[in-house]
Amino acid sequence: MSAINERRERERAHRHQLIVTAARELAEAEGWEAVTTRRLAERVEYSQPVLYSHFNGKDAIVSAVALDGFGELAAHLRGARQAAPEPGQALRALCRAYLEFATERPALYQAMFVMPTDLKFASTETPPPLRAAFDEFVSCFRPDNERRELFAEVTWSALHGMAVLSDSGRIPADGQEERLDFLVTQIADTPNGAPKGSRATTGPLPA
Amino acid sequence: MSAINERRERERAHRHQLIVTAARELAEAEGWEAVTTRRLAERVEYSQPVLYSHFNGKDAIVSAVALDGFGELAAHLRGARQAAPEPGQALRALCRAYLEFATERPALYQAMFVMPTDLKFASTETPPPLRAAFDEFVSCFRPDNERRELFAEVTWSALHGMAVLSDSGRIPADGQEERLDFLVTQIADTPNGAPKGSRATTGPLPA
DNA sequence: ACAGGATGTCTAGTGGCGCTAGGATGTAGT
DNA sequence: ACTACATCCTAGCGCCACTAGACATCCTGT
Repeated sequence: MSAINERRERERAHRHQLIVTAARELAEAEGWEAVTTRRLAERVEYSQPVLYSHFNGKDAIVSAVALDGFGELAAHLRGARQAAPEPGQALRALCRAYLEFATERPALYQAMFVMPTDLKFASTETPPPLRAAFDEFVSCFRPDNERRELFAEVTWSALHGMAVLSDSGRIPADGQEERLDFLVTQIADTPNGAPKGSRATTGPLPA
Repeated sequence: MSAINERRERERAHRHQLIVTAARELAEAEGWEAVTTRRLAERVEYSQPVLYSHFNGKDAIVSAVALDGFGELAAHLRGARQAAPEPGQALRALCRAYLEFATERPALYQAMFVMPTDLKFASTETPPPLRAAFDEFVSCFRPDNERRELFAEVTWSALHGMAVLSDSGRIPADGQEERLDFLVTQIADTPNGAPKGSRATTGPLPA
């Protein structure tokens, strides 16, 4: 009984992941509008109702894909930050990596940031991968800066705006590099043009 | 013949606007997911095919609503800029007005910036109201700054990111004021912490 | 004045969507 | 062997965006 149920549990978990990756692949190949419960069911070779025995609805499937995406984004950002030549370049490397992620996996990015999901942001129920991704931004600012979370939010917002407006053709796609440069320069610089030595509480991590 | 056709043309234009405002009101009252061709047709007291004799499809209706929105946004931004106490405060006033617009008319904002539309951005076919709204941002930077369009794009992107992430609950809604303050401070300040007197080519319009 | 044609509008439908009820099928425990 | 249960599928619901073709209405030329 126990062993049998364990096997069932394993099979169930396996099928769960099968659905999630199928949805993701379909979305990345043809866009989310092509991801219908019918096509998804056909792709995993089950009927539609089994999808609903695993997820509450289509939104929940999108949320699961998004959660996977946050794990990958966090890893991608961490890699970029650690590969930065010096700590002072961490923010720039991170921002570049973020935009890279958004443009190379547009469907995944959409699931994470523009489609409606069940995921809880900025709360105690926030899933760890999501929090980890956000913390990568936070860690680009000095630990003694008590406004670093705010700084991270603004940086993230700006990057998101650039990513999404460029993806939908609302700003030209080919100016991203210059925009990125300008943004990082402005964010990294401490307010009110204080000299370099006095950026103790607000500036980015020093070299 | 001519007079009759003119009357028909007027009636047609009138009905066109009727559809657009009905769509907008419905969206603002119940969200865009409630705007279906059936409900819209019922609301304007015509059958569905009439909608299709005016617009190529639902996207075209959304685009028409968005276009209206750009006109209002441009006016709103211009008003805020002109009401700013001094030119140095124009950017801040503009940004605040932008976020105000986005939070107070979320459905309209969505039509303009997140839903797929037929509108052409940043091209020769860009509708004037759209261009006018963008130019409000551009005009916050010195005319002799040849990168002012780029600056405007980044500012706009950042505000858009803040608006949309806060609207979807991905960043806390109640930190907007502080984020706005930080963003404006960083954008207004010239790169590399140059002293105030030397911001000739990149900084905002001086007081 | 009136027939013929153009114009405009509606009824009724198509195929696809997310989602679900209820029955068939196979497995587990007594 | 038989009951009880879990699993899965067929079939269908009400909705969607969108369209074909019938019908009515109005304008025009004789």
